[in-house]
Amino acid sequence: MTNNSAPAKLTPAMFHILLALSEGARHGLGILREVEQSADGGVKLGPGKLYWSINKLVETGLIDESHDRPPPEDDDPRRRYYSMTDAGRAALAAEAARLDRVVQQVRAKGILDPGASR
Amino acid sequence: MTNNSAPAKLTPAMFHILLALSEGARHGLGILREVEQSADGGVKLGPGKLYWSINKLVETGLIDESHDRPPPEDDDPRRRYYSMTDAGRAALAAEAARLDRVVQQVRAKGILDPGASR
DNA sequence: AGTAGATATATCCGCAACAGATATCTTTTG
DNA sequence: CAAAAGATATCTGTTGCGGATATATCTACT
Repeated sequence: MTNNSAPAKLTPAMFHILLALSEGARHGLGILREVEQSADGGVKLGPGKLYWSINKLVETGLIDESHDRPPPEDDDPRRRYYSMTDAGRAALAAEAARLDRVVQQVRAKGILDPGASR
Repeated sequence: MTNNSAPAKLTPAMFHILLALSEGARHGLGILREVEQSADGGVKLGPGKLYWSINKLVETGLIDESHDRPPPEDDDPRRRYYSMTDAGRAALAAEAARLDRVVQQVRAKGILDPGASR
């Protein structure tokens, strides 16, 4: 049983992987590209960290391997697709909320320019 | 020369230490208490991480030891006070801005409840 | 068909960061 | 004075990172 009732502490890499999966299943290198864009330089994901993090996320039940695949003409059998579980979505939301509170603190101290919330 | 023209990558612990110093100089255990509150469970700072991080921050020029101390009646000569440098303030602001952008992304995907900005 | 290059997963290794225990010294308190 | 609390500092084992390398498969090209 991959049980984990505890809040499941996320590393920044794991956080961004979850975010990359938020709009549907992706395979390893697909996640890599997605994170590349969205992470804004904050995390640089190489193959090592990628597959290591994926394993951890599977072990803790935040993602799982998804067996519905794209239509055969643009599929590649080597790929392994992953998708976020409900627990994963909850963990992502919780961590984002925490980050948001932290950013509010910085803003409240006048350190962040107020216009930064595009 | 403690030069560091590069953006100075911050660990979460370092980020929170900088935040703790944003309203003035603090000594080691003072920072510890401050972070305890503000980090919202996101970082748990023990002595090891604390002094290790402080050293790194000094080495990279983001904080420095401050020699103006509280009035002698509530001072403790064992304490070492640190304060944020301009570079430190800049690094804090930059990282907070990045986190803010990330949070915006999560919010844009409807994962974070919209009311969560306080 | 045959080769070359791109795609994909996976592992290995050394270093950075974390987590907590312990050490040492000083100040405050009983 | 002795005991406890406060403060800095270090040491040890584990986890996470960063990048190099391995291996297999698919795609494109001539």
